[in-house]
Amino acid sequence: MMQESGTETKSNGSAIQNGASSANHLLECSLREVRSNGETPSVEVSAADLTHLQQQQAFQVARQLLYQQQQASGLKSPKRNDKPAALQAPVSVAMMSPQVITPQQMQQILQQQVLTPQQLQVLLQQQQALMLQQQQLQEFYKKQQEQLQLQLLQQQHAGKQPKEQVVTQQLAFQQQLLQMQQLQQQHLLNLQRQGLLSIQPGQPTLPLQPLPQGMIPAELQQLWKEVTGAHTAEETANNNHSTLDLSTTCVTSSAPSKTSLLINAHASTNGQLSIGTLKRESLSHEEQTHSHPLYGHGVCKWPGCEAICEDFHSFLKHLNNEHALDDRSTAQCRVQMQVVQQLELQLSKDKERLQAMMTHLHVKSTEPKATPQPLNLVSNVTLSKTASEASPQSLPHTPTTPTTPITPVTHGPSVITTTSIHNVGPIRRRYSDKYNVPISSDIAQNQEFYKNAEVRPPFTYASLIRQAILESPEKQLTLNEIYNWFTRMFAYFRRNAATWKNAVRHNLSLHKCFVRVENVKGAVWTVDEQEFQKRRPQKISGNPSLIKNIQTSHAYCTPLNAALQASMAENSIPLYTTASMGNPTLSNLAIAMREELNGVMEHANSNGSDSSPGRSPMQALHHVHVKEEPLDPDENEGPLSLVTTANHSPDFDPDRDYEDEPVNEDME
DNA sequence: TCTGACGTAAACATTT
DNA sequence: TAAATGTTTACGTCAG
Repeated sequence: MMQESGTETKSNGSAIQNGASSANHLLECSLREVRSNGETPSVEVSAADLTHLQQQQAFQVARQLLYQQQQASGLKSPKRNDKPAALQAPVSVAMMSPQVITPQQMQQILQQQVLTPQQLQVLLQQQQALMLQQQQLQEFYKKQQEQLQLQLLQQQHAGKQPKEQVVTQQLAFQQQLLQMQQLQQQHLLNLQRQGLLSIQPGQPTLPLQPLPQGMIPAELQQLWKEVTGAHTAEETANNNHSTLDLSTTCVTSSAPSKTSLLINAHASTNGQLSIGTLKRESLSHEEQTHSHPLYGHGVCKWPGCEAICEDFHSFLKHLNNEHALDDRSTAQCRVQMQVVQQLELQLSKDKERLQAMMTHLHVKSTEPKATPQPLNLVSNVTLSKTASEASPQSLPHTPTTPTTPITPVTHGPSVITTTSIHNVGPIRRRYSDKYNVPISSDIAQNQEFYKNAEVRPPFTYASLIRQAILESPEKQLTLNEIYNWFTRMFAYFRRNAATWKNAVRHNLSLHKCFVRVENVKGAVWTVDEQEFQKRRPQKISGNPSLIKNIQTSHAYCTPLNAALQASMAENSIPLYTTASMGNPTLSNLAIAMREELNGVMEHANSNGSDSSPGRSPMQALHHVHVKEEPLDPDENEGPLSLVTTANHSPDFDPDRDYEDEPVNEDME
């Protein structure tokens, strides 16, 4: 087999003078070899097959050029037998036994060649033209490969094509291959004419001259790689008597070792695998198994490269060819190192900035915590409370407009802390209405998200039930309607129905705020807002300043948004853009505020309260809040409300629960 | 450590 | 009678 290859090289070199015709001949031989396998030509000719055919032909062309050079060169051409064994061996061995000579050895051999000053001059003069040609050639190759790939896919997907059609398509492939081969060979001839391919006799490997300072043209490297790679292909083909088996090298092409290539090629051949299927599987397999930092989405990610590589094998080839170890690559690597350093520097600066911001806002830093506290407004309340205790003036206590108090929206840890996004399971602490979370606005603004993502809404059952009832036109719902609201509004409640329905019933019965009313169509549930508000100021009522600060810190923010983002992050859900799901935290703050105000007014009106018409919403809120505290005699003492009121700005009462507190509370 | 809110589960009664 | 609805109790977790 190996001897066969050698003799073939000799015969080809002597018999074929014209490169183009030789390429055609080689291609035809290859295809004949395919047909001579005794089997019907497989429909599933993969792109890898074509690629390897191309490589093989490139190798053949190189050898032909070598012999042409040998015959025409005026350089001293010692007899092949006169060459030292070390130099002679690669000639035959490299072509026939790729596992014997490695690319490194090949490069060493290449480096042993001496470039004459004349050749160097020619090189320097024509290098620019060469690069241009190289680009053109590469573009053409890409186009041709794309076309081939396209046709291949079409062929693969046409499962029941008649054989005539298959043959026709294969002929088309051959023609395209010929086209590519001709161009390739033409380019090689150009190189030769330009002195870039000064093939010295006795060194029939591609005479790539190592240029000083890493000036080896990429094309020459590619040619060299192709030659060495084609050895494998040729060897495999020869060993298996089937060029289609070349595709098997593609299957295992991820392995850099040529030996492994061969071994796998043999194994695959023996396995009688369908090439097309193999190809498809290999592609997906490669894409799944080969994760290279420099390869993604079929594109080489080498800085400034972005070359399209159809598969991992192509990428590896491209990587080896285009980004070999030379000065250019080294320089690019240095640049990339600087980029990384700059990014790291920027990151550290931003970290410092974040730390300073959080320090300024008296929020606990992103120090790692043992227990994640994400999506948890309660923990944020705690943080805010601590902060307010430390420095109450650090938080805007008296915002004058709804849009100004954006500053306290820095519940950084909820969003930023990595430890805060691991709470996947049931969330114990929910954003109860007592924490001033505008549930209605949040649900409305994140409606799509809740409907689509199975994220548990960070509200208590009671809050959700209340919201469902309040959203109804008549402020009353049957149990089944409440169920429907849950499932309609939240994807989370579309499963485990028994559990959450039981919880809903439990809450309806447990909380006094939910009143069951006998209706003509059955029992409906309504919300007793007074009772509901009684639940509100619970433990933290003992410290009015805390109440104020806490509610201030939360009156304008929607930690739910942070929770949502955290949930989305932890669930790998694409973050909804502001446009798609809204950003209640910042941009829609005023809207949320307005909504809350409207809700308050609505409650007031519905309950027959006489919120003074001349009073601004803020004043109304303030008024409501002042009157609110005594409404809870169980938990709030009279002086408490006074103190709370005294600490509040007359313009705006930030600790007002806009969502929950009806205005009528102070009208009793 | 205690306490209350909350979630969950379950048993049971009542209604449809 | 079954299912839905409603009530109650118990228990665990969490955070104040």
